[in-house]
Amino acid sequence: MPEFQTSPGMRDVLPPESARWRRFVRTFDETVSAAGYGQVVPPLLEDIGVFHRVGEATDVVTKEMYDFVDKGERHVALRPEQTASVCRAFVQHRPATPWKVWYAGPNFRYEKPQRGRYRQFDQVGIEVLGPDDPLLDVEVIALGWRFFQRLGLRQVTLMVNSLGEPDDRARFVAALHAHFETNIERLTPESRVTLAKNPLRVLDSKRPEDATVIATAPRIADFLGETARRSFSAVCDGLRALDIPFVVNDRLVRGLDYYRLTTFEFVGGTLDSAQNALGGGGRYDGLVEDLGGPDTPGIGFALGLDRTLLACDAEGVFASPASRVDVFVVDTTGGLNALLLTDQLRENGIRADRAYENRSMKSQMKAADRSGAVVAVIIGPDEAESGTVVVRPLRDGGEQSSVSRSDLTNTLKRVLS
RNA sequence: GUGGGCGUAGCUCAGUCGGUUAGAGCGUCAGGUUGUGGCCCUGAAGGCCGGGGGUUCGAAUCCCCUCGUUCACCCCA
Repeated sequence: MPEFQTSPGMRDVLPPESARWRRFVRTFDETVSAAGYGQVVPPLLEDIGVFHRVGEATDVVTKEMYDFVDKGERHVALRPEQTASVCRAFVQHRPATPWKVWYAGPNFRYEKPQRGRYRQFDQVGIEVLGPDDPLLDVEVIALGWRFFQRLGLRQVTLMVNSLGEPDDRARFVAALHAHFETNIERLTPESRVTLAKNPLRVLDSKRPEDATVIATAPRIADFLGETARRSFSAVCDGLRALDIPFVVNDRLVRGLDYYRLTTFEFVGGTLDSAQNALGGGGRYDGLVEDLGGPDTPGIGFALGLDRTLLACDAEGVFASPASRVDVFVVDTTGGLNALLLTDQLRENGIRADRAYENRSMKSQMKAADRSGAVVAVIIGPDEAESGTVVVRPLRDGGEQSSVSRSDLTNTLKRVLS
C-alpha cells in the first residue's frame, strides 16, 4: 500500500477514461454551442457569501462546503456548484441579455463518498439569464435531452414539475408543514428534523415508514397561481411539440432553495442505486437579485459527468475511445533512428510512437502490435546502411516492403488514407 | 453524520478447522525464433495478506482499534 493515496472522495482519471471525459465535454460543447451558448469559466474559489445566497436551508451550503479563511483573511469556499458563480459573474460584468452560457468543471462537496458521489465531482451545465419565457425553459430542457441522446443513452426519464411562484410556493410549504405537523408521530425522527429545516424536502424521503404520510400530503399543483399554471402548461406543450417524453412528478423537489416555477430532473433508468439523478435544473428567478444584481430571470441545469458515464456503462454506450497511433517505429540500431523517424512523421501529421531501451526486435514488434498502429516502420543495421526502411502492415495482412527514407512520409500517407 | 458488507500481486480473485515456504488467471519482462507482432510453450520479476495492537507455541484466518472502499439512510449531480 503506497504511503500516499488520493483523499477520500477524490480520484485520478487515467487514460483511456480521461479521453472519454474529454469527448464527453466536447459532445456537450457541440450540442450547446450550436444553440448559441458560449463557455464561461468561473473560478473554483468564491467568497463564501456567494454560495450562502443559494440557500441557507440546504446541506450543500450549510454542511458540505470546503471553506476556509485565506491568507488575506477572506472567508472563501470551493464551489459546491456553478450556478451561483455564473450569476455572480453576471452581476459583476453585466453582459447583454439573453446571456446564454455553458460550463464544465469540478465542484466540491464534503459528503461521505459513494459510487457516483464524490467530493470532487465534475458537472457540465448551461444557464440562461434574462428572458422570462416558458419556451426558453423548453429549449433548456430539450438541450439536456438531446445531449443524452447524442451520448447514446436510451433509458433516461425526464421528470418535470413546477414549484410555482414564490407566493405559491410559500402557501404550499405552509400547507405541507401543517400536514406533516398533524401527522408528525407517523414520521421518522429523521424526517422530523428535515421538517423543521425544509418541509419540501420531506417529500424526498426514501424511508418506507414515511411513505403513507407523504402520499397523503398536499399537491403543489393545487397551489399554483394563474401565472405558474399557464407557464407550466406552456412548458409541457412545448416538450410535447418536440416529441420529448416526460413525466410530471409533483413530488419532484430540487435540492437548492433558489428554484421557482419550472424544475426538472433527468433520472437514469439503469442505475438502481440512490445516485440515479443524472442531472437536473430549473428556473431560479430571484437568484441574481439576491446576489445584488437587477431583477433577472434565470434558468439552467447541471449534469453529473460521473453518473452519466456510469449510466453509459450500464447501457453499453459511449465507450472510451481506444487511443492509438498510426505508425510504430521499430529500431534495432540503438534508438537514434527511431528518434529521427518519429519526429519526421509527427511533423508530417502522422501519429507515431516507438519503443525505448533498445529492446529486441520481437519485443518492439509486440509493442507495435499493442500500440494499435496500422503499420510498423522497421529499421535495422541493413536499412540504416542503405538509407531505407521496411514498412510492414500490422492489421490486414499484406506484404512488407522496403522504401527509401525520403519516400517514407508519402508512402505512409498513401497507406494510411 | 448513522448503520451494514468488503480490504490477499499492477488487475480479477482462490486460500479448508488457526499450522510450517501465501496461490491461480490476466497483465508485465525475458526466452523458445541471432531481423518480425497476434496463437502456443517455458521461465522470471512482482506480496509488510490495508495499517496498528491483542489472543496463541503458531494469525491472511480469531478479537479490538484505525484507514480505505462499498451499500443503505442522509444528501444530491
